[in-house]
Amino acid sequence: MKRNTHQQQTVLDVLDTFKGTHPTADKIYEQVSLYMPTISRATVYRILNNVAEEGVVQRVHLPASADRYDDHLGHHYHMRCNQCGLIFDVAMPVMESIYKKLPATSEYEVSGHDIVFTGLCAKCKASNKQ
Amino acid sequence: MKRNTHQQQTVLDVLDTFKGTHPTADKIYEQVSLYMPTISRATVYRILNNVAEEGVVQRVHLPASADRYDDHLGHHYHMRCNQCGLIFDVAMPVMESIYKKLPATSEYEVSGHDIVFTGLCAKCKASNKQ
DNA sequence: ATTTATGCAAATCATTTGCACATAG
DNA sequence: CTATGTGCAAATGATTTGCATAAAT
Repeated sequence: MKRNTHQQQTVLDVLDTFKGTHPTADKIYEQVSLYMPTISRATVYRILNNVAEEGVVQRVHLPASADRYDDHLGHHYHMRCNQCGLIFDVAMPVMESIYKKLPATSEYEVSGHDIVFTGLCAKCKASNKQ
Repeated sequence: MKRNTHQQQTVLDVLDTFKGTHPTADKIYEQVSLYMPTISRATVYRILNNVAEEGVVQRVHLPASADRYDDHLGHHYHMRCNQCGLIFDVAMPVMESIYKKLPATSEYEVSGHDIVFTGLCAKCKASNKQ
């Protein structure tokens, strides 16, 4: 059975402070190290894998960059700002019916999809207008 | 100005034999090496970057695996079979209007998106029924 | 002749893994 | 106790890069 270790608890606690910010494993590691200087990067990666496996957080793969961890578990997508690199949530209810819109003759079977939008976040779009 | 080297031509030729198969850079390198055993992996990667830059092929980022090169330049998406790993094209005309379906109040600006579907390819789906 | 391209090896970046040791239950 | 978790360092996989040399124009 799984054990309740000090490092696990610290990672969970730190994860909590990152709510909504889509941190990378390394960002989390950095922060955890402040509280627990002896923790190893491997342990943080392992714990993050575990909590993602358990469904506590969602691991988000981004094209051509490090994975992120997202505490928002609902059905949504992600967008990366081309200018500042911000990763943020995009609510896309229309996407929920995406499977139904696949050609009816499909012989294959879609069970999931990874989507990442790129463009400009609100801040960058606004700053460009000035 | 760009030069017309033997290695570039060989990569282009090999790329041609891979039409529709979404090869990784390494698969291409392997094949090219058969014709040109002294070519270096770095050169193949560099040439592929160049041709993708020029729009001759499309570089496709997949979540948690190596990039692919796709000679199909039209508007389409990709799907990976969970069972056999096959990467194949998915025509999704409905997706072309995806930007219009973003919330009208969006303050951000979408200029592109990366999407990869996962599930079962036709072959694997069929083989599961037996 | 000059400049771009190549080969090699090393570097990088994100992440995982083997293994001996620590520790939670 | 004893199995699971951790730390470390090394391994991995994909890709890029610095640099001296080769080759295309």
